[in-house]
Amino acid sequence: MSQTVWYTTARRAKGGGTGKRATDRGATSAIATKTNPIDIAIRRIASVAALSEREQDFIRSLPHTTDSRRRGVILVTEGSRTQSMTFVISGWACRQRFLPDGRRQILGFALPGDILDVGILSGGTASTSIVTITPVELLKTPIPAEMLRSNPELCKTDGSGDGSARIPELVRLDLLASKLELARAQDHVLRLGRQTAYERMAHLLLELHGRLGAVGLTRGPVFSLPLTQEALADALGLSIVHINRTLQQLRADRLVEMGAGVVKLLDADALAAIADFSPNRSIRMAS
Amino acid sequence: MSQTVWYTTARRAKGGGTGKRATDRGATSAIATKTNPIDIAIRRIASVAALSEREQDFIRSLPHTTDSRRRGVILVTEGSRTQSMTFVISGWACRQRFLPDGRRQILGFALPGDILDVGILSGGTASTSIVTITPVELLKTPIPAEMLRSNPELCKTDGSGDGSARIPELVRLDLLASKLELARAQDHVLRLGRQTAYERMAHLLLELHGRLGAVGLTRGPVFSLPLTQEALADALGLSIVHINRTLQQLRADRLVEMGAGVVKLLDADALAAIADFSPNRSIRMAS
DNA sequence: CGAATGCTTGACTGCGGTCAAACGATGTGG
DNA sequence: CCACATCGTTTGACCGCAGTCAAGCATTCG
Repeated sequence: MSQTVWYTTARRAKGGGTGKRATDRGATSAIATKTNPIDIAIRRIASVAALSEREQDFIRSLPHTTDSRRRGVILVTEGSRTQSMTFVISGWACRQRFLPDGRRQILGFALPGDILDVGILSGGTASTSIVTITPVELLKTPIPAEMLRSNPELCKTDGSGDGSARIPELVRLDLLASKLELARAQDHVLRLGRQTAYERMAHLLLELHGRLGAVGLTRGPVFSLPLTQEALADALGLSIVHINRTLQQLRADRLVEMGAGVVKLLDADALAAIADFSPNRSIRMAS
Repeated sequence: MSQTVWYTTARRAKGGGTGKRATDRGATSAIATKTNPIDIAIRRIASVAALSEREQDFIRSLPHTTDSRRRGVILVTEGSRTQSMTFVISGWACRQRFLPDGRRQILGFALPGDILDVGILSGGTASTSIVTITPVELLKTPIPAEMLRSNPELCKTDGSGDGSARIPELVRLDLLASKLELARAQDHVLRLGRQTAYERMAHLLLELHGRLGAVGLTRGPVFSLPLTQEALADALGLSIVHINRTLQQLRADRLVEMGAGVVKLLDADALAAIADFSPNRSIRMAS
């Protein structure tokens, strides 16, 4: 069940609708009742950086295809190259790496609205593998070499904004996503290096709540968390047993409620104080 | 002493030269005897990504000023904005963050050739503070908004390469640096999350050796390491005492020799096996 | 020369890991 | 529809890696 709660929510408009809704869907295009998938990416980015109308339109105008994957599937293999830029539309994935003896570290999570292959426009290879944690819907847009080759005009815009607007939209997007990913990785380093299990867990829950909230996937302090305790352990650098005990402690302290893949933050302020959490540290992009 | 070894080395050509050298310096420009400072940055980047002649020339042609700072000085404050892109020419600095109770985590090191304010072209603020560990020479080049505004042509190039060459050099540089920084942060997460003290230390020493080697600051397996055990502790998420014991263990195992701020890797292969180290994981940029 | 800084060592502690077993929920095939 | 296997969670007992506390050294520097 824990794996499907988010999914049910995400699909509600589609699978669980009333008869009336279904009729609506038939009458207009799917886009009318369901938001354009790419909007979730725009929303995510806009939550952190100022996107001009022009930029939003540009992103919407990108040619793209959607695609879905089961849970437990490898989306990206460390060291591989990609020819397209991929957004997560729904579902969870994680970046991870293994040590030769099997120890796993989850480096971060890819949530709806996130770009999977960050930094791709610089031309390199993937720095981590990415694996789905739940079923996932992806949006791919063919990109760098290809698009730019066929349309060199993409390299210049007449942006009249703050100069950075002159940077081609797609590149700016990649740059933004890279920076966000870096800031999150740095948060993660601090968590693992200098925080206790209790603090780490509080910090991670707040991060996920904030990120999901930015794309409308929370209901107040409640959000679904399709992670096993094993995944939490591998993310926070702890053992499963200790994760279990840490969660019990947080519950006992009346800071969170958890169950069936759903989390409720009972006292976000207290959690933030414990974890020294400040939302989107660093990333005040708008100028 | 440990703080000055690197410095002596870096300055050797300038301060410790013979009378004859001094004459040479007088006769030609400083650039003739001393490599152009910006070349170290080019060398660093080229060690990891293919840079065309055109790109290298572009970087060299950037207007720039040099600047030096003492050790223990703040170069960048978390949350601040910068109008210039800054390269480290010599010396060490570190990205760090504090918890309210004083615990410190070093998120990474900035070595000669590195870009300090990674991701700056995306327009945001600094995600960490940066502090000098030794005296440092910097090279600043006025940038994003400013340059692009005054010279929109920078946004298009006729690059005939792999498409990514069409991306304006400066932006590509920033993108590359961001990706490198991200890959290193991810390495760091794995270290802190799933490796033992012994493994972490081996991994860090190999990383630093590799990065210094890329800019010619090693002599075979030897390099100078101007870090106190306290700094190592804050980087690796350990206590000073444990750092000390871990180093002793590495010495006892005949894997490294250390002293007076100088490190010698006695068995890099064994260290790599212990730490699961692969140089520049992820970053095969050249196509 | 004393003061400061950094390194080293020993004794003790504790956070978090390991091992092991039991329990609940889910799911699959006969 | 139940038997059984699987997966994830929970709990208890014990252990060990790394932290803390404290003191003693070695260098450097004003």
